[in-house]
Amino acid sequence: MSADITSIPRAALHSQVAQRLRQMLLENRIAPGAKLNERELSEVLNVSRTPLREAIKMLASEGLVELLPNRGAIAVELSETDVINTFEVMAMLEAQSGELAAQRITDTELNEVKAMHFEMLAAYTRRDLPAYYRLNSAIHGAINAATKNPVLMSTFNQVNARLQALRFQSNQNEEKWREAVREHERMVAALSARDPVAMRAVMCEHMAHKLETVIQQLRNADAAKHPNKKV
Amino acid sequence: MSADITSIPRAALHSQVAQRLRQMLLENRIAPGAKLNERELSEVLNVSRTPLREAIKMLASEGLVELLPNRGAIAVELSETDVINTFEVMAMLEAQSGELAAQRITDTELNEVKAMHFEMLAAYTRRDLPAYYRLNSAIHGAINAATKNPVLMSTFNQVNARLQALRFQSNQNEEKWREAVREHERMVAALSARDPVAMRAVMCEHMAHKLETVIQQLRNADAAKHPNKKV
DNA sequence: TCCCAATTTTTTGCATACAAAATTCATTTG
DNA sequence: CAAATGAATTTTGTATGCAAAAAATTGGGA
Repeated sequence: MSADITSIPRAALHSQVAQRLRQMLLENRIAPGAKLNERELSEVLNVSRTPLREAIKMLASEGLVELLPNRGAIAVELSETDVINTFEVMAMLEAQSGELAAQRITDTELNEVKAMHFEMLAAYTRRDLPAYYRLNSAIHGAINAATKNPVLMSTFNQVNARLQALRFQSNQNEEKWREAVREHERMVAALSARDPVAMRAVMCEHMAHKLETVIQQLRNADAAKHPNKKV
Repeated sequence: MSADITSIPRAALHSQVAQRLRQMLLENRIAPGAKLNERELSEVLNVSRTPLREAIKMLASEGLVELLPNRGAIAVELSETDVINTFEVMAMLEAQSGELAAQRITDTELNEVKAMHFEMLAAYTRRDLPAYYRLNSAIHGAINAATKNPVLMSTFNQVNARLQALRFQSNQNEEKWREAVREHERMVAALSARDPVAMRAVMCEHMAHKLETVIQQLRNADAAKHPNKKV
């Protein structure tokens, strides 16, 4: 066989566009609340408006953009209440995911989680935030995969996607960071012990703390935007 | 004012089409596994292929159809494993929803649930299955709404949508039906008592029983389709 | 008869064209 | 000068056209 040119027929244009738009939203290259101008985006992405519009419709169903009748689409902007509500669902999914993972994780999967955990400790020690986020996300993904429930995984990913954009603007607080790492230690321990109850408990705590952190960041960002408040 | 012609500007075509397709899938007018022929559907629905394709992309993101590259879309066909996995997620969402509802439901909302519950008892007494389903669904929706968490509601609805098509082919088993009604009694009691723990417990049981029922139906339907098994 | 290849037909995927709605901008008027 | 009005422009929404891929059909051979 020659190269992979034939074996990988390159995904359909609308899928590629959807993926690129997701990335742009995640990286805040399209700001929350910003309008998605079809002509503009079709020029940037070098596609016609047809596959672009199909991609936008997909993102709308994923909850990443909001459709305004006859006025196109805007990137979703999460209010504090939205964030709290989303976390409430995420916490439930993480808790259940952790509980099931503790029951179903294989030795191979557990080992990989442990390995990634050490890599994450390295990133933490170096205060390498991007690497830390990447590994953190990979670990949570691996725990999810260990549930062997694709529906749970896809639901998780879909809800999580809405929150990802928040992380990009986040500067971790040292104390919270240390706390998060400690919780991850406990997760690995609970998984190793195959203890679903402990795992659920850790996940709940972890998510509660993460919510605190995110809300704090949100308020700081908001305060920075509106400096007309009393000191 | 005249009619609602002006006040309701009639949703965009792609939204209407998406809604009609959802209905067709729900009612099994498009069978699981069946191909969605674009030309054919655009003639039936009297729209061009453009809004139709946009609607199909939305349904794909909702998990109701599956996109096959260069081969269009097919209605999702749930294997027994898929059903079990979906129920695992649904049970978690229902449990959490019930727990939160017990904490947050207002007196007005509770009253409406009670009223619908009595209507459902009427439908049960008459063995009016369609009315029973409609009220059952409305009650679960009201419980969900009582959580005051739109993210939970939309996540719930999205996962639930995939299962709705299964119900249409279902002939309720008398014993299971009685059991379901008893569980609904307990839900109303738990909600009235504002008892989140009891509510969670009932919901978990309820979902477990519902899964049993659906699996049984699935197997019966399968057996009917493949009569080449040994007696 | 069955299987396989080549051609025709259908279907999907993307680009473009056109109509309707919304936005912008200039002009007018109070 | 501000507000309002109306034309010009932009933008969205839908239909249509065209190319490429997949499916169906036909014809030929073993």
